[in-house]
Order: sequence, then C-alpha cells, then structure tokens
Amino acid sequence: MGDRPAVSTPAGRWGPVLPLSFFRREASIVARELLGRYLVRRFEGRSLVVKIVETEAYLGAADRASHAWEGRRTARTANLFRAGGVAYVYFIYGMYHCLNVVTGSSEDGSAVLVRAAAPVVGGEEMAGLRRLSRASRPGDIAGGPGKLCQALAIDLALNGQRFDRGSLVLRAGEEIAPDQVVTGPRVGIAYAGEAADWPLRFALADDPNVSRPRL
DNA sequence: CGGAAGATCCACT
DNA sequence: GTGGATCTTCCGA
Repeated sequence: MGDRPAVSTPAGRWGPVLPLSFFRREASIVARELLGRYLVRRFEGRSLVVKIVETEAYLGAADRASHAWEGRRTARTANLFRAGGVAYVYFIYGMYHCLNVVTGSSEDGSAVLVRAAAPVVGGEEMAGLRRLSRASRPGDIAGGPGKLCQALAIDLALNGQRFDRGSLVLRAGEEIAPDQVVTGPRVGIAYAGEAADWPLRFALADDPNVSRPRL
C-alpha cells in the first residue's frame, strides 16, 4: 500500500493520467491497482471511456502461461520486453485481439491482461463497434478481453503505444478498497502446469461486467 | 514447410 | 454444455 506512486498531476475529467512509474512495478501489484482505473480511447474524434473491473497478471519468463515464458522473444512479443507503460496487443483465435499493459522493467516480459471493463461514456458507439444492436445484459459491451478490444476499436495498430499519451490513455479513476477485490486462478491457461493455479486474476467483487467464470 | 494450438466468443442443442 | 469460426504464431522436422 505504501508503494503507490504519487498521482497528483493536474486532474482531467477522469482523474490524472497515470505516470509511467505506476506501471514499472511488479505485475501482480499493477494488476490489482488497475481495477477501478479509467481507460480513455480517442477514436474518430470521440472519447470512449470504460472502467477496468477485471485483470490478470502474467509474470514473464518464469510463468508458463506468459507469452514471455522462458524468455521467448519473437516478433509478436517484442513489446512485452519493453519497460512498463506501453501496450502489448496480440491477435488470437483468428478473430479477436487482447490488450495488455506492459509492467516492470525492460527485459522482464511481465504484463497485465485487461480482461473486462464497465462502459462509462460512449456505450451506444461501443455497442456498434461490437456489432450489437443493443446491449441486453451487463458485460455484453466489454465483459471479456476480446469484447473489450472490439468495443474500444483496439487492434494491432495500438501495439506498443504508451498509456500516458496518445489515443489510449489510462487515468487514475476511483480508489478501490482492498475488500472490494476478489482473486482467483487465471482463465484459459490450463496447459500452464503449476502456474495455472497461481491466484493472478483480480476483479471487483460482484461487478456484473466481470467475465466468466465468475470469481 | 506443415501442423497444431491458442490469455475467445457466440450460436445452438 | 458443446462445437465451430478463423488465422496468426510458433515449433519441430
């Protein structure tokens, strides 16, 4: 708790922009502290805003579930090995993208997957980007990593972008009390052996936008 | 150079 | 609950 960097720059509408120092810490700490933050996407002249409600930490070379497992460095994962504060976006299952926030120091390959968020501004436009005529249930807009990227028009064009400037910015948002956070094993990584059980998934308790399986 | 698998989502039974 | 969509990425041969 005492290791949170000061975020006292002049506040914009959704709180101050998170400084690069916020990201350059251990991935599980950043994953927990990203809950309640606002992700502001500038797209075609408008702002789309969501509040992060679910994250997962990926620890790098020692984590079999991580794309940086055993230090793997490929064209795809290059941005994972940069210093914290940039985006790592990848394409999966032939049709979806996933958004990661790179954490820690350069070379350690750690990151946080942004799994789910609550719509705050631009719900109508996000529903359109998702190709939903209307959102019928909570979580339809951004209740999963693939949905979130569709809703915010995130694709490989944003790979490597900084989160403290540009068209995808993280702002301080709300302070989340520790008893509002629930933890569990990560989703979709059963192949990862011992790492599959590590409690690196974080979510806001009882938030309807959290993806399945519920924590 | 081929093939298998994937940090997902949706429709259908 | 199950399977199909869809294609990049990566590893092994």
